[in-house]
Amino acid sequence: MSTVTITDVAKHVGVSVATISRHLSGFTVRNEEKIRQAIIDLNYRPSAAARNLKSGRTGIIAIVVPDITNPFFASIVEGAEGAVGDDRMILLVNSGDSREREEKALAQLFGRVDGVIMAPLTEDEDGPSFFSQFGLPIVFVDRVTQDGEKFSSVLTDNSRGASLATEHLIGLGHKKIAMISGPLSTTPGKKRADGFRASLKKAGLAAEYFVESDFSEEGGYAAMCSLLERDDAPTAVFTANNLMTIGALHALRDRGVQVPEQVSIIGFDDLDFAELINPPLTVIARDARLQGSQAMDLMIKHLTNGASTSPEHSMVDVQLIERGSCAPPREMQTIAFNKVDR
Amino acid sequence: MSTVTITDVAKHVGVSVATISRHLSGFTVRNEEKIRQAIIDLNYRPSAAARNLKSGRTGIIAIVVPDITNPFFASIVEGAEGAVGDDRMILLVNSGDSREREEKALAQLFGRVDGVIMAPLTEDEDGPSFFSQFGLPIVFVDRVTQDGEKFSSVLTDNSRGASLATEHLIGLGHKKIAMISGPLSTTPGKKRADGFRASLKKAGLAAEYFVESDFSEEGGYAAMCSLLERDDAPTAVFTANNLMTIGALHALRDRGVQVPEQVSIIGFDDLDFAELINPPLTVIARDARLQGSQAMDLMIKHLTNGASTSPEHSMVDVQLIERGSCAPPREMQTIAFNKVDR
DNA sequence: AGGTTATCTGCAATCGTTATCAGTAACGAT
DNA sequence: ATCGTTACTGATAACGATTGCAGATAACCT
Repeated sequence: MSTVTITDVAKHVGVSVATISRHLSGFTVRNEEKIRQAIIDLNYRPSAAARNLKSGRTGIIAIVVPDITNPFFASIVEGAEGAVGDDRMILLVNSGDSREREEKALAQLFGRVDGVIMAPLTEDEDGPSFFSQFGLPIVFVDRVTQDGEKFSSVLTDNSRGASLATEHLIGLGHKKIAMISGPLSTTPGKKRADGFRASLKKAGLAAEYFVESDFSEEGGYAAMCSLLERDDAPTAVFTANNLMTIGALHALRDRGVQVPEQVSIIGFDDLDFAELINPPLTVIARDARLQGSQAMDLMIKHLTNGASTSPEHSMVDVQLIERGSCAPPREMQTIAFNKVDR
Repeated sequence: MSTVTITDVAKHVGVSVATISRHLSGFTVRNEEKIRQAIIDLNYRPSAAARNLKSGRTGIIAIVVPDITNPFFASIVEGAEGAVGDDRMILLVNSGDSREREEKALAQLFGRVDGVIMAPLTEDEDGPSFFSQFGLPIVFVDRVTQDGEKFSSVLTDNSRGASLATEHLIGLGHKKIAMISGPLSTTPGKKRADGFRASLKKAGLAAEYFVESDFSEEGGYAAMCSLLERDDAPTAVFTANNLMTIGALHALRDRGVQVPEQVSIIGFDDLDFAELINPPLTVIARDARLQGSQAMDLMIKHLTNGASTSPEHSMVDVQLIERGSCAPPREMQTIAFNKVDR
């Protein structure tokens, strides 16, 4: 079908291709009306490939996330979508959990996109050179950028979020506090674990119930099971991301464990349906959509202002949202019930 | 940085560009080792744009969905991701809810992608010509293709799914059954409403409680509220998609309505956390991931076999998953409780 | 009318790659 | 020595658009 080129249009109208091209770029030319009509008649559509080759730009921005079915990342993408504007599009890449795939994706992306928004799982072990080698503008989401790197980023204070969660549990009187952690090889995994450990230490508690898992629902399920099988099970759990929270809740449900009577649970990252769960889920929340749109804003700013632009870093807030999944530990509950008036 | 072209590599090695190109395409050439080294030394990466221009192919497949934060569509994307293979990538487009944006997206996509997998919201009112005009291979998800069109599709039997849900409620003894419907201007919206109406009619019931909404959580919330405000409120509700189900549940919770004691609810499309909700949610489910991967398989088949391939249609199953959100209506519950042995 | 702008035009080079074509060298068979 | 075959190579013309340049036309002024 449509293998109509600018040359065909030019011939049809009886002018040179240059004229058509100029018309397309918004200059005023003599036969405006005729050209417009010819374009419609022939169903001409400019070749994106040819334009890319000439201009060196594609109008496409890539977003690399570990897992699109994670509502958090879906919201990031949605936020970015909202900020991308009419003249650019989004290329989505699921990187899975491997640095290898991330690397491969970046290589494949080169030349196909003008920039990359990236929520990388793994910290940059190879130093600044790794990401720079592609010569692509990058905006990082949720990743600590190192000195010497020249990439913008939109950060969350992961360690503070973890501390908020941990301190909330400590404040309720828990001593046996578990964490179902993400992989420590990943930045968010590490930071959240750090925050957890720091808060426990500050309170004089040992990080005895620490299980490293993989940010997946299945992982959360297995980790929760292993915690429940202990002789001396924890009375509270902090799960390091939303999918593991769901998994842990499933495990608790399957074992018939009462939440929060027997075990309190608090998760990192909110869920749309957190209020619908029984009991409503207490979480550490941040505005994912905002993070996505800020990342896109930074990217567009960078692209329009040219490579000279210096990197910027923004930080989105984390906050504790108390619902109903955390309560004082069993032995303290009478005390607590005395405090509130019913 | 990297503005290294094949010419630079050729000069560096001392051969012609043709030789480098041949090496890149996998032919055996004389100075293999030298070339390999030069490519690394110069950090050469072939220009995707130039290749696109020459070959007319981009290695990119677009997926157009109405809303990526809808877990159903996220799963479609995930399924497609899994089936896309190493030599192609996915371009994601959020079409929102407007035909206009869909159209615009399709136009923008032309030339940038080799094909489009599309979960369109609106039926094709303009006849077969609309989608064909772009000359792009398209695979439809969840859309009835008309005679004369030559596009493959992966379908769900929406109307049967709606019937399953409705009949389940009827079977429990409900007479006052409501539906919170999607927009009737959309294919899935229409089909599900049809199924609902057909089943009611078959049972001799009038479709008295029918609210048209918009497939969003907010829409579901508002619709549920309007139903509850009626003098003669329904005893059961069928919500036409997962987001509206969540919204309706929020509304019920906010009004303090007991589920399923006062109102039964069944939703179209399953949710990861359906079991965690109180009560566990009864739903009509289908395998979204499978739908996504099948769509991608069809697309790849079409692309590799050439345009000659005749369109194929596959159908994925819908099934009722009973959990706990549906029960007999109030006045019948004693009877029901007598039937089961406790 | 002549001169000076202001506007518009076509030619041709260019972007980086691949396909075609004609050619060279090496080798064994005749 | 000649021929055919095999295995590689380089020059060059595409792919479809944009753009600098110089030339053409029209418009405007004195």
